[in-house]
Amino acid sequence: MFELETMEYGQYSSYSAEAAAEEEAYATSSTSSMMRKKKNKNTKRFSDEQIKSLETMFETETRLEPRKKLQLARELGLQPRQVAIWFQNKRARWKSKQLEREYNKLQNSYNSLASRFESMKKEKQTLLIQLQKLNDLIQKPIEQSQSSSQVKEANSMESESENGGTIKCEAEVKPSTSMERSEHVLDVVSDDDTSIKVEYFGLEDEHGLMSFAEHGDGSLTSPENWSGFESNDLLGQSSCDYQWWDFWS
DNA sequence: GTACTCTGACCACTTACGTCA
DNA sequence: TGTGACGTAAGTGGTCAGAGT
Repeated sequence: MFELETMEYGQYSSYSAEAAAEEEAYATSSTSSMMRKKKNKNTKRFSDEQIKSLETMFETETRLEPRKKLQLARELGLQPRQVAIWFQNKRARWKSKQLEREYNKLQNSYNSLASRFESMKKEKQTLLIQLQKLNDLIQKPIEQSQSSSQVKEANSMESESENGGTIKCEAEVKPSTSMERSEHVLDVVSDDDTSIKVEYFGLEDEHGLMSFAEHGDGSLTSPENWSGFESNDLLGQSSCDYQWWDFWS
């Protein structure tokens, strides 16, 4: 607004000589006692009526045309210069209030964002804990299956050596997929773990959760391993409409 | 057409004073 | 009654745009 107004600096220059002369003449005939030296400012506040008129005029235009300034000065019994100064001060006050309003607005929006950020942080923490629990649950059966398959392997090796055969072990010939391995793992879970299977493993492995969790070194809690993981899909619900990564951009 | 000066309006900052709790 | 905070009229210095030379 004020940037545009700066462009208008010289727009009333055609009035200037006339207005200045009129202003000068008017100044000598009116309240010249108000214009004193700097050290002895005999400042007098304008009356409520004067302020009201000035305010009304300011509402319609923040910059006064010279003719209107003279007219208003006459009406209010003030010097044109006083009217000009009043408008000048008024613009400054208005601008500073405007800045204050904008500052408050920005502060409010910052506060709201900050609180959203905090709640998302908490949600993230909760999800991490849940994920860690899942990881632990998955790790236990894997360890158990590994120990049992080692026993089987040992047995088959023994029989192979006995037969002098060249048959390779199954794992070597056909690497199992993560899903297959998961099913294999599920073969050895206890009855108690079956309920866990329904609750947790009932989810399809579309999102790579099983293979993701297979690392079993706790590294899934590090941010770089989160790229292919969507918390919404894992839990099937989310309390927020926005995406968590919005906060990291 | 260009460079310079003058003038008036404006703004940001400051000062001085009146008012009020 | 004295005083400090606050609001505001007015002063100051710098910038800009338009007019005249």
